[in-house]
Amino acid sequence: MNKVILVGRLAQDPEVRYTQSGKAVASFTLAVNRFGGQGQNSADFIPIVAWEKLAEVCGNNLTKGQRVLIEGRLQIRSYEANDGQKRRIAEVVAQTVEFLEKKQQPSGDNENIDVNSFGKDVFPDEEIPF
Amino acid sequence: MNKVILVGRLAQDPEVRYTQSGKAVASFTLAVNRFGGQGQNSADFIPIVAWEKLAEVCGNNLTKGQRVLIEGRLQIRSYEANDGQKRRIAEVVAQTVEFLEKKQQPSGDNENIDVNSFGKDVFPDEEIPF
Amino acid sequence: MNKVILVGRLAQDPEVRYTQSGKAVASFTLAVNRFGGQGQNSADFIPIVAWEKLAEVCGNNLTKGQRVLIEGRLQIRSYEANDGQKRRIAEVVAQTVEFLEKKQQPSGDNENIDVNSFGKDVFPDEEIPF
Amino acid sequence: MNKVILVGRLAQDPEVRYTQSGKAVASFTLAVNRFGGQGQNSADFIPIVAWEKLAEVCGNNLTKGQRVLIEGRLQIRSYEANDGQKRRIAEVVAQTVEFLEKKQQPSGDNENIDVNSFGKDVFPDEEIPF
DNA sequence: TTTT
DNA sequence: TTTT
Repeated sequence: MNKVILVGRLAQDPEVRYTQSGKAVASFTLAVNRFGGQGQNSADFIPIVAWEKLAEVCGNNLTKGQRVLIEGRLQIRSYEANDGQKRRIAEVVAQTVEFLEKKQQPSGDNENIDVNSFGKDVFPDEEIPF
Repeated sequence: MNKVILVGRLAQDPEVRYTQSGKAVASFTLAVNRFGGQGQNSADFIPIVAWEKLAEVCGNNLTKGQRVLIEGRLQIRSYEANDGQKRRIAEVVAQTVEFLEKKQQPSGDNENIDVNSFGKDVFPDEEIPF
Repeated sequence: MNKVILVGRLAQDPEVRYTQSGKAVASFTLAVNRFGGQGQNSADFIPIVAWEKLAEVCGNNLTKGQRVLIEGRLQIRSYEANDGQKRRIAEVVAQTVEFLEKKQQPSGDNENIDVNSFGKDVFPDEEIPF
Repeated sequence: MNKVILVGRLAQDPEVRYTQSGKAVASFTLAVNRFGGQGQNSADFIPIVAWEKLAEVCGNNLTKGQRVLIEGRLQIRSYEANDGQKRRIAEVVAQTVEFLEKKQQPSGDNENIDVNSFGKDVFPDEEIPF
Protein backbone atom coordinates (compact mmCIF):
# COMPACT_ATOMS: atom_id res chain seq x y z
CA MET A 1 0.00 0.00 0.00
CA ASN A 2 1.39 3.31 -1.14
CA LYS A 3 -1.47 5.76 -1.22
CA VAL A 4 -1.48 9.54 -1.34
CA ILE A 5 -4.58 11.72 -1.38
CA LEU A 6 -4.16 15.46 -1.78
CA VAL A 7 -6.46 18.44 -2.18
CA GLY A 8 -4.78 21.60 -3.34
CA ARG A 9 -4.32 24.16 -6.07
CA LEU A 10 -2.01 24.06 -9.06
CA ALA A 11 0.95 26.34 -8.39
CA GLN A 12 1.60 26.49 -12.10
CA ASP A 13 0.22 25.31 -15.42
CA PRO A 14 1.09 21.68 -16.16
CA GLU A 15 4.02 21.01 -18.46
CA VAL A 16 3.54 18.15 -20.88
CA ARG A 17 6.57 16.40 -22.38
CA TYR A 18 7.07 13.13 -24.19
CA THR A 19 9.39 10.21 -23.57
CA GLN A 20 11.53 8.81 -26.34
CA SER A 21 8.98 6.08 -26.75
CA GLY A 22 6.25 8.68 -27.18
CA LYS A 23 4.46 8.52 -23.86
CA ALA A 24 3.03 11.78 -22.53
CA VAL A 25 4.17 12.98 -19.11
CA ALA A 26 2.61 15.92 -17.34
CA SER A 27 4.24 17.56 -14.36
CA PHE A 28 3.21 20.37 -12.09
CA THR A 29 3.42 21.48 -8.49
CA LEU A 30 0.44 21.26 -6.19
CA ALA A 31 0.11 23.76 -3.35
CA VAL A 32 -1.48 21.98 -0.42
CA ASN A 33 -2.37 24.26 2.46
CA ARG A 34 -1.41 23.06 5.87
CA PHE A 35 -4.27 22.77 8.28
CA GLY A 36 -3.76 25.34 10.95
CA GLY A 37 -1.05 26.96 8.88
CA GLN A 38 -0.79 30.69 9.03
CA GLY A 39 1.35 33.16 7.17
CA GLN A 40 3.05 32.56 3.88
CA ASN A 41 4.91 29.38 4.66
CA SER A 42 1.75 27.45 5.32
CA ALA A 43 1.63 25.27 2.25
CA ASP A 44 3.52 22.26 0.96
CA PHE A 45 4.48 22.49 -2.70
CA ILE A 46 4.33 18.93 -3.90
CA PRO A 47 5.62 17.74 -7.28
CA ILE A 48 3.01 15.80 -9.25
CA VAL A 49 3.58 13.59 -12.28
CA ALA A 50 0.93 12.09 -14.54
CA TRP A 51 1.36 9.68 -17.43
CA GLU A 52 -0.20 8.99 -20.81
CA LYS A 53 -3.89 9.72 -21.16
CA LEU A 54 -4.07 11.29 -17.73
CA ALA A 55 -1.11 13.50 -18.66
CA GLU A 56 -2.96 14.78 -21.68
CA VAL A 57 -6.13 15.37 -19.72
CA CYS A 58 -4.13 17.39 -17.20
CA GLY A 59 -2.38 19.37 -19.90
CA ASN A 60 -5.65 20.17 -21.63
CA ASN A 61 -7.84 20.88 -18.65
CA LEU A 62 -5.83 22.17 -15.72
CA THR A 63 -4.48 25.64 -15.15
CA LYS A 64 -2.65 27.47 -12.42
CA GLY A 65 -4.76 28.14 -9.38
CA GLN A 66 -7.31 25.44 -10.07
CA ARG A 67 -8.34 23.23 -7.18
CA VAL A 68 -8.06 19.47 -7.64
CA LEU A 69 -8.11 16.26 -5.68
CA ILE A 70 -5.29 13.90 -6.56
CA GLU A 71 -4.96 10.25 -5.71
CA GLY A 72 -1.66 8.58 -6.40
CA ARG A 73 1.44 7.01 -4.97
CA LEU A 74 4.58 8.51 -3.48
CA GLN A 75 7.66 7.73 -5.50
CA ILE A 76 11.31 8.39 -4.78
CA ARG A 77 13.28 8.85 -7.96
CA SER A 78 17.02 9.13 -8.45
CA TYR A 79 18.51 11.54 -10.88
CA GLU A 80 21.86 13.09 -11.63
CA ALA A 81 22.07 16.75 -10.64
CA ASN A 82 23.89 19.41 -12.61
CA ASP A 83 26.94 19.05 -10.41
CA GLY A 84 27.15 15.37 -11.27
CA GLN A 85 25.85 14.32 -7.87
CA LYS A 86 23.21 11.65 -7.60
CA ARG A 87 20.20 13.06 -5.84
CA ARG A 88 16.75 11.83 -4.89
CA ILE A 89 13.46 13.51 -5.52
CA ALA A 90 10.04 12.64 -4.17
CA GLU A 91 6.99 13.08 -6.32
CA VAL A 92 3.41 11.90 -6.40
CA VAL A 93 2.52 9.78 -9.40
CA ALA A 94 -1.12 10.65 -10.03
CA GLN A 95 -3.54 7.81 -10.67
CA THR A 96 -6.77 9.79 -10.46
CA VAL A 97 -7.44 13.50 -10.75
CA GLU A 98 -10.77 14.90 -9.71
CA PHE A 99 -11.57 18.46 -10.72
CA LEU A 100 -13.07 20.34 -7.81
CA GLU A 101 -13.46 23.45 -9.92
CA LYS A 102 -14.16 23.77 -13.59
CA LYS A 103 -11.79 25.57 -15.89
CA GLN A 104 -14.09 26.94 -18.53
CA GLN A 105 -16.18 24.48 -20.50
CA PRO A 106 -18.49 22.39 -18.31
CA SER A 107 -18.14 18.78 -19.39
CA GLY A 108 -20.75 17.04 -17.27
CA ASP A 109 -20.69 16.69 -13.53
CA ASN A 110 -18.44 13.73 -13.26
CA GLU A 111 -15.06 15.13 -13.98
CA ASN A 112 -13.16 12.15 -12.69
CA ILE A 113 -10.35 10.86 -14.78
CA ASP A 114 -9.00 7.50 -13.89
CA VAL A 115 -5.79 6.31 -15.41
CA ASN A 116 -6.03 2.86 -13.96
CA SER A 117 -6.69 1.28 -17.26
CA PHE A 118 -3.68 2.82 -18.89
CA GLY A 119 -0.83 0.84 -17.46
CA LYS A 120 0.17 3.07 -14.59
CA ASP A 121 3.52 2.52 -12.99
CA VAL A 122 4.98 0.41 -15.73
CA PHE A 123 7.46 2.97 -16.92
CA PRO A 124 11.11 2.73 -15.99
CA ASP A 125 12.54 5.74 -14.24
CA GLU A 126 15.09 6.31 -16.96
CA GLU A 127 12.45 7.05 -19.47
CA ILE A 128 11.28 10.16 -17.69
CA PRO A 129 12.28 13.12 -19.86
CA PHE A 130 13.33 15.54 -17.12
CA MET B 1 -6.48 17.08 2.68
CA ASN B 2 -2.93 15.80 2.76
CA LYS B 3 -3.09 12.12 3.49
CA VAL B 4 -0.49 9.40 3.05
CA ILE B 5 -0.98 5.73 3.87
CA LEU B 6 1.96 3.38 3.55
CA VAL B 7 2.63 -0.26 4.29
CA GLY B 8 6.28 -1.24 4.33
CA ARG B 9 9.26 -2.38 6.33
CA LEU B 10 11.74 -0.31 8.31
CA ALA B 11 14.95 -0.03 6.32
CA GLN B 12 16.78 0.80 9.53
CA ASP B 13 16.24 1.20 13.23
CA PRO B 14 14.61 4.52 14.13
CA GLU B 15 16.86 7.31 15.35
CA VAL B 16 15.45 9.39 18.16
CA ARG B 17 16.74 12.91 18.75
CA TYR B 18 15.48 15.88 20.73
CA THR B 19 14.77 19.44 19.77
CA GLN B 20 16.16 22.31 21.81
CA SER B 21 12.81 22.58 23.47
CA GLY B 22 12.97 18.93 24.42
CA LYS B 23 10.56 17.37 21.98
CA ALA B 24 11.37 13.86 20.79
CA VAL B 25 11.73 13.30 17.04
CA ALA B 26 12.11 9.86 15.52
CA SER B 27 13.22 9.36 11.95
CA PHE B 28 13.67 6.31 9.80
CA THR B 29 13.29 5.13 6.24
CA LEU B 30 10.43 2.94 5.17
CA ALA B 31 10.88 0.51 2.29
CA VAL B 32 7.61 0.29 0.39
CA ASN B 33 7.51 -2.36 -2.31
CA ARG B 34 6.15 -1.27 -5.63
CA PHE B 35 3.26 -3.31 -6.83
CA GLY B 36 4.41 -5.21 -9.87
CA GLY B 37 7.96 -4.24 -9.10
CA GLN B 38 10.64 -6.76 -9.88
CA GLY B 39 14.32 -6.92 -9.08
CA GLN B 40 16.14 -4.81 -6.58
CA ASN B 41 14.90 -1.43 -7.67
CA SER B 42 11.33 -2.27 -6.87
CA ALA B 43 10.87 -0.35 -3.63
CA ASP B 44 10.54 3.28 -2.66
CA PHE B 45 12.62 4.29 0.35
CA ILE B 46 10.54 6.93 2.04
CA PRO B 47 11.76 9.15 4.89
CA ILE B 48 9.44 9.08 7.90
CA VAL B 49 9.37 11.48 10.82
CA ALA B 50 7.43 11.08 14.07
CA TRP B 51 7.09 13.52 16.94
CA GLU B 52 6.78 13.45 20.71
CA LYS B 53 5.02 10.47 22.21
CA LEU B 54 4.76 8.72 18.87
CA ALA B 55 8.50 9.27 18.39
CA GLU B 56 9.22 7.53 21.64
CA VAL B 57 6.90 4.67 20.84
CA CYS B 58 8.68 4.20 17.53
CA GLY B 59 12.09 4.36 19.14
CA ASN B 60 11.13 1.81 21.76
CA ASN B 61 9.17 -0.63 19.66
CA LEU B 62 10.33 -0.61 16.07
CA THR B 63 13.34 -2.27 14.59
CA LYS B 64 14.82 -2.72 11.14
CA GLY B 65 12.84 -5.09 8.96
CA GLN B 66 9.60 -4.75 10.89
CA ARG B 67 6.44 -4.29 8.89
CA VAL B 68 4.23 -1.31 9.73
CA LEU B 69 1.33 0.69 8.41
CA ILE B 70 1.85 4.43 8.59
CA GLU B 71 -0.71 7.17 8.21
CA GLY B 72 0.53 10.70 7.94
CA ARG B 73 0.96 13.72 5.76
CA LEU B 74 3.49 14.56 3.06
CA GLN B 75 5.65 17.49 3.97
CA ILE B 76 8.21 19.40 1.92
CA ARG B 77 10.91 20.83 4.12
CA SER B 78 13.71 23.23 3.23
CA TYR B 79 17.18 22.84 4.63
CA GLU B 80 20.65 24.07 3.92
CA ALA B 81 22.92 21.42 2.41
CA ASN B 82 26.59 20.98 3.22
CA ASP B 83 27.59 23.00 0.17
CA GLY B 84 25.52 25.93 1.43
CA GLN B 85 22.79 25.35 -1.12
CA LYS B 86 19.16 25.47 -0.06
CA ARG B 87 17.53 22.17 -0.85
CA ARG B 88 14.12 20.62 -0.39
CA ILE B 89 13.33 17.27 1.10
CA ALA B 90 10.06 15.38 1.18
CA GLU B 91 9.14 13.30 4.19
CA VAL B 92 6.06 11.75 5.68
CA VAL B 93 5.09 13.11 9.08
CA ALA B 94 3.56 10.10 10.81
CA GLN B 95 0.27 10.57 12.65
CA THR B 96 -0.53 6.93 13.30
CA VAL B 97 1.66 3.85 13.28
CA GLU B 98 0.09 0.42 13.26
CA PHE B 99 2.34 -2.54 13.96
CA LEU B 100 1.63 -5.33 11.54
CA GLU B 101 4.22 -7.53 13.19
CA LYS B 102 5.24 -7.70 16.77
CA LYS B 103 8.80 -7.08 17.80
CA GLN B 104 9.10 -9.29 20.85
CA GLN B 105 6.55 -8.84 23.58
CA PRO B 106 2.98 -9.39 22.42
CA SER B 107 0.90 -6.52 23.73
CA GLY B 108 -2.62 -7.41 22.65
CA ASP B 109 -3.98 -7.37 19.14
CA ASN B 110 -4.62 -3.69 18.80
CA GLU B 111 -1.22 -2.15 18.48
CA ASN B 112 -2.39 1.19 17.16
CA ILE B 113 -0.67 4.29 18.36
CA ASP B 114 -2.34 7.54 17.59
CA VAL B 115 -0.51 10.77 18.09
CA ASN B 116 -3.49 12.93 17.31
CA SER B 117 -3.82 14.14 20.84
CA PHE B 118 -0.22 15.27 21.09
CA GLY B 119 -0.18 18.41 19.05
CA LYS B 120 1.10 17.11 15.74
CA ASP B 121 2.19 19.59 13.16
CA VAL B 122 2.68 22.50 15.48
CA PHE B 123 6.45 22.51 15.32
CA PRO B 124 8.31 24.99 13.18
CA ASP B 125 10.64 23.50 10.62
CA GLU B 126 13.67 25.15 12.16
CA GLU B 127 13.30 23.20 15.32
CA ILE B 128 13.99 19.87 13.65
CA PRO B 129 17.39 18.73 14.91
CA PHE B 130 18.74 17.23 11.67
CA MET C 1 -6.94 0.99 10.12
CA ASN C 2 -10.49 1.95 9.35
CA LYS C 3 -10.41 4.90 7.00
CA VAL C 4 -13.07 6.36 4.77
CA ILE C 5 -12.62 9.35 2.47
CA LEU C 6 -15.63 10.67 0.59
CA VAL C 7 -16.35 13.61 -1.67
CA GLY C 8 -20.01 14.33 -2.26
CA ARG C 9 -22.95 16.62 -1.71
CA LEU C 10 -25.30 16.81 1.24
CA ALA C 11 -28.58 15.16 0.27
CA GLN C 12 -30.27 17.08 3.07
CA ASP C 13 -29.59 19.63 5.75
CA PRO C 14 -27.85 18.15 8.80
CA GLU C 15 -29.98 17.28 11.80
CA VAL C 16 -28.44 18.07 15.17
CA ARG C 17 -29.62 16.24 18.29
CA TYR C 18 -28.24 15.81 21.77
CA THR C 19 -27.47 12.75 23.84
CA GLN C 20 -28.73 12.46 27.38
CA SER C 21 -25.32 13.53 28.56
CA GLY C 22 -25.52 16.62 26.40
CA LYS C 23 -23.23 15.75 23.52
CA ALA C 24 -24.18 17.12 20.13
CA VAL C 25 -24.67 14.64 17.27
CA ALA C 26 -25.18 15.72 13.69
CA SER C 27 -26.43 13.34 11.03
CA PHE C 28 -27.04 13.68 7.34
CA THR C 29 -26.82 11.74 4.12
CA LEU C 30 -24.04 12.32 1.65
CA ALA C 31 -24.68 11.70 -2.03
CA VAL C 32 -21.48 10.35 -3.57
CA ASN C 33 -21.61 10.02 -7.33
CA ARG C 34 -20.31 6.80 -8.75
CA PHE C 35 -17.51 7.19 -11.19
CA GLY C 36 -18.80 6.14 -14.57
CA GLY C 37 -22.32 6.11 -13.21
CA GLN C 38 -25.03 7.32 -15.51
CA GLY C 39 -28.74 7.83 -15.01
CA GLN C 40 -30.45 8.40 -11.73
CA ASN C 41 -29.14 5.45 -9.78
CA SER C 42 -25.56 6.57 -10.06
CA ALA C 43 -24.93 7.75 -6.52
CA ASP C 44 -24.45 6.12 -3.15
CA PHE C 45 -26.39 7.78 -0.34
CA ILE C 46 -24.18 7.33 2.66
CA PRO C 47 -25.24 8.09 6.25
CA ILE C 48 -22.82 10.40 8.04
CA VAL C 49 -22.59 11.06 11.76
CA ALA C 50 -20.53 13.76 13.48
CA TRP C 51 -20.03 14.36 17.19
CA GLU C 52 -19.59 17.27 19.55
CA LYS C 53 -17.84 20.31 18.20
CA LEU C 54 -17.75 18.91 14.69
CA ALA C 55 -21.49 18.22 14.94
CA GLU C 56 -22.14 21.85 15.76
CA VAL C 57 -19.91 23.07 12.97
CA CYS C 58 -21.82 20.86 10.53
CA GLY C 59 -25.17 22.03 11.82
CA ASN C 60 -24.17 25.67 11.56
CA ASN C 61 -22.33 25.62 8.26
CA LEU C 62 -23.62 22.89 6.00
CA THR C 63 -26.72 22.86 3.88
CA LYS C 64 -28.33 20.57 1.36
CA GLY C 65 -26.49 20.41 -1.94
CA GLN C 66 -23.17 21.61 -0.57
CA ARG C 67 -20.05 19.75 -1.63
CA VAL C 68 -17.76 18.46 1.10
CA LEU C 69 -14.87 16.11 1.67
CA ILE C 70 -15.31 13.83 4.65
CA GLU C 71 -12.70 11.73 6.38
CA GLY C 72 -13.88 9.25 8.96
CA ARG C 73 -14.32 5.64 9.85
CA LEU C 74 -16.92 3.08 8.86
CA GLN C 75 -18.99 1.88 11.76
CA ILE C 76 -21.57 -0.87 11.98
CA ARG C 77 -24.14 -0.10 14.61
CA SER C 78 -26.90 -2.31 15.97
CA TYR C 79 -30.33 -0.98 16.75
CA GLU C 80 -33.78 -2.30 17.39
CA ALA C 81 -36.18 -1.71 14.50
CA ASN C 82 -39.84 -0.79 14.87
CA ASP C 83 -40.86 -4.43 14.45
CA GLY C 84 -38.66 -5.39 17.39
CA GLN C 85 -36.05 -6.96 15.14
CA LYS C 86 -32.38 -6.25 15.76
CA ARG C 87 -30.89 -4.70 12.69
CA ARG C 88 -27.51 -3.34 11.66
CA ILE C 89 -26.76 -0.04 10.04
CA ALA C 90 -23.55 1.21 8.53
CA GLU C 91 -22.56 4.83 8.86
CA VAL C 92 -19.46 6.94 8.51
CA VAL C 93 -18.34 8.63 11.71
CA ALA C 94 -16.80 11.87 10.48
CA GLN C 95 -13.45 12.92 11.90
CA THR C 96 -12.69 15.77 9.52
CA VAL C 97 -14.95 17.78 7.24
CA GLU C 98 -13.46 19.98 4.57
CA PHE C 99 -15.76 22.44 2.84
CA LEU C 100 -15.19 22.39 -0.91
CA GLU C 101 -17.79 25.10 -1.41
CA LYS C 102 -18.69 27.96 0.79
CA LYS C 103 -22.21 28.36 2.08
CA GLN C 104 -22.55 32.10 2.33
CA GLN C 105 -20.13 33.93 4.59
CA PRO C 106 -16.50 33.43 3.54
CA SER C 107 -14.52 32.58 6.64
CA GLY C 108 -10.96 32.38 5.35
CA ASP C 109 -9.62 29.85 2.90
CA ASN C 110 -8.86 27.08 5.28
CA GLU C 111 -12.23 25.69 6.15
CA ASN C 112 -10.92 22.48 7.63
CA ILE C 113 -12.47 21.36 10.83
CA ASP C 114 -10.72 18.61 12.67
CA VAL C 115 -12.41 16.92 15.54
CA ASN C 116 -9.38 14.92 16.53
CA SER C 117 -8.84 16.83 19.69
CA PHE C 118 -12.36 16.30 20.91
CA GLY C 119 -12.36 12.72 21.95
CA LYS C 120 -13.76 11.09 18.84
CA ASP C 121 -14.99 7.55 19.04
CA VAL C 122 -15.29 7.41 22.78
CA PHE C 123 -19.06 7.31 22.88
CA PRO C 124 -20.93 4.11 23.51
CA ASP C 125 -23.43 3.11 20.87
CA GLU C 126 -26.31 3.21 23.30
CA GLU C 127 -25.93 6.89 23.83
CA ILE C 128 -26.81 7.78 20.26
CA PRO C 129 -30.20 9.50 20.38
CA PHE C 130 -31.74 8.03 17.20
CA MET D 1 -13.83 10.13 -4.38
CA ASN D 2 -15.23 7.15 -2.53
CA LYS D 3 -12.33 5.45 -0.82
CA VAL D 4 -12.25 2.91 1.99
CA ILE D 5 -9.11 1.42 3.49
CA LEU D 6 -9.46 -1.31 6.10
CA VAL D 7 -7.12 -3.57 8.00
CA GLY D 8 -8.76 -6.50 9.73
CA ARG D 9 -9.24 -10.23 9.92
CA LEU D 10 -11.67 -12.41 7.99
CA ALA D 11 -14.54 -13.31 10.26
CA GLN D 12 -15.32 -16.28 8.02
CA ASP D 13 -14.08 -18.02 4.92
CA PRO D 14 -15.07 -16.23 1.72
CA GLU D 15 -18.07 -17.50 -0.17
CA VAL D 16 -17.75 -17.48 -3.94
CA ARG D 17 -20.85 -17.46 -6.12
CA TYR D 18 -21.50 -16.72 -9.76
CA THR D 19 -23.83 -14.32 -11.49
CA GLN D 20 -26.09 -15.51 -14.28
CA SER D 21 -23.60 -14.07 -16.70
CA GLY D 22 -20.83 -16.12 -15.11
CA LYS D 23 -18.96 -13.49 -13.13
CA ALA D 24 -17.42 -14.62 -9.86
CA VAL D 25 -18.42 -12.78 -6.69
CA ALA D 26 -16.75 -13.36 -3.36
CA SER D 27 -18.24 -12.13 -0.13
CA PHE D 28 -17.07 -12.24 3.46
CA THR D 29 -17.12 -10.22 6.63
CA LEU D 30 -14.08 -8.37 7.85
CA ALA D 31 -13.59 -7.81 11.57
CA VAL D 32 -11.92 -4.43 12.05
CA ASN D 33 -10.85 -3.69 15.58
CA ARG D 34 -11.78 -0.29 16.91
CA PHE D 35 -8.85 1.71 18.11
CA GLY D 36 -9.20 2.08 21.81
CA GLY D 37 -11.91 -0.54 21.83
CA GLN D 38 -12.09 -2.83 24.81
CA GLY D 39 -13.97 -6.02 25.45
CA GLN D 40 -15.72 -8.10 22.90
CA ASN D 41 -17.81 -5.43 21.26
CA SER D 42 -14.79 -3.55 20.06
CA ALA D 43 -14.81 -4.48 16.39
CA ASP D 44 -16.85 -3.51 13.36
CA PHE D 45 -17.94 -6.43 11.21
CA ILE D 46 -17.93 -5.05 7.71
CA PRO D 47 -19.36 -6.84 4.66
CA ILE D 48 -16.89 -7.11 1.80
CA VAL D 49 -17.59 -7.98 -1.82
CA ALA D 50 -15.06 -8.75 -4.53
CA TRP D 51 -15.63 -9.39 -8.22
CA GLU D 52 -14.19 -11.52 -10.98
CA LYS D 53 -10.51 -12.32 -10.80
CA LEU D 54 -10.18 -10.73 -7.38
CA ALA D 55 -13.11 -12.84 -6.20
CA GLU D 56 -11.34 -15.98 -7.27
CA VAL D 57 -8.10 -14.91 -5.67
CA CYS D 58 -9.96 -14.29 -2.41
CA GLY D 59 -11.76 -17.61 -2.60
CA ASN D 60 -8.55 -19.49 -3.25
CA ASN D 61 -6.24 -17.71 -0.85
CA LEU D 62 -8.12 -16.32 2.11
CA THR D 63 -9.38 -18.11 5.17
CA LYS D 64 -11.07 -17.19 8.39
CA GLY D 65 -8.83 -15.35 10.79
CA GLN D 66 -6.38 -14.13 8.18
CA ARG D 67 -5.31 -10.53 8.33
CA VAL D 68 -5.70 -8.42 5.20
CA LEU D 69 -5.65 -4.85 4.02
CA ILE D 70 -8.54 -3.95 1.76
CA GLU D 71 -8.93 -0.92 -0.44
CA GLY D 72 -12.28 -0.32 -2.03
CA ARG D 73 -15.35 1.83 -2.18
CA LEU D 74 -18.40 2.03 0.05
CA GLN D 75 -21.57 1.03 -1.71
CA ILE D 76 -25.18 1.20 -0.60
CA ARG D 77 -27.24 -1.51 -2.22
CA SER D 78 -30.98 -2.04 -2.15
CA TYR D 79 -32.49 -5.46 -1.83
CA GLU D 80 -35.80 -7.03 -0.99
CA ALA D 81 -35.87 -8.65 2.44
CA ASN D 82 -37.65 -11.89 3.29
CA ASP D 83 -40.64 -9.97 4.57
CA GLY D 84 -40.99 -8.23 1.20
CA GLN D 85 -39.65 -4.95 2.55
CA LYS D 86 -37.09 -3.02 0.56
CA ARG D 87 -33.98 -2.60 2.66
CA ARG D 88 -30.54 -1.06 2.19
CA ILE D 89 -27.23 -2.65 2.93
CA ALA D 90 -23.78 -1.09 2.99
CA GLU D 91 -20.80 -3.08 1.81
CA VAL D 92 -17.27 -2.40 0.70
CA VAL D 93 -16.53 -3.33 -2.89
CA ALA D 94 -12.90 -4.42 -2.79
CA GLN D 95 -10.56 -3.09 -5.44
CA THR D 96 -7.28 -4.25 -3.92
CA VAL D 97 -6.54 -6.89 -1.33
CA GLU D 98 -3.13 -7.06 0.30
CA PHE D 99 -2.32 -10.16 2.31
CA LEU D 100 -0.65 -9.20 5.56
CA GLU D 101 -0.28 -12.83 6.53
CA LYS D 102 0.27 -15.81 4.35
CA LYS D 103 -2.13 -18.70 4.35
CA GLN D 104 0.18 -21.58 3.58
CA GLN D 105 2.37 -21.29 0.49
CA PRO D 106 4.71 -18.28 0.57
CA SER D 107 4.39 -16.51 -2.76
CA GLY D 108 6.98 -13.76 -2.51
CA ASP D 109 6.76 -10.64 -0.44
CA ASN D 110 4.48 -8.70 -2.67
CA GLU D 111 1.10 -10.25 -2.23
CA ASN D 112 -0.88 -7.41 -3.73
CA ILE D 113 -3.78 -8.22 -5.96
CA ASP D 114 -5.23 -5.39 -7.95
CA VAL D 115 -8.52 -5.79 -9.69
CA ASN D 116 -8.35 -2.46 -11.40
CA SER D 117 -7.87 -3.96 -14.80
CA PHE D 118 -10.90 -6.17 -14.54
CA GLY D 119 -13.74 -3.77 -15.00
CA LYS D 120 -14.62 -3.06 -11.40
CA ASP D 121 -17.90 -1.38 -10.69
CA VAL D 122 -19.49 -2.04 -14.01
CA PHE D 123 -21.96 -4.61 -12.78
CA PRO D 124 -25.58 -3.73 -12.19
CA ASP D 125 -26.88 -4.38 -8.72
CA GLU D 126 -29.47 -6.81 -9.95
CA GLU D 127 -26.87 -9.21 -11.13
CA ILE D 128 -25.56 -9.85 -7.65
CA PRO D 129 -26.55 -13.42 -6.77
CA PHE D 130 -27.44 -12.93 -3.09
C1' DT E 1 10.21 29.16 -8.00
C1' DT E 2 5.19 28.82 -6.71
C1' DT E 3 -1.62 28.27 -5.17
C1' DT E 4 -6.26 30.74 -2.95
C1' DT F 1 -36.43 9.61 1.19
C1' DT F 2 -32.49 12.11 -1.09
C1' DT F 3 -27.24 15.71 -4.04
C1' DT F 4 -25.32 18.45 -8.71
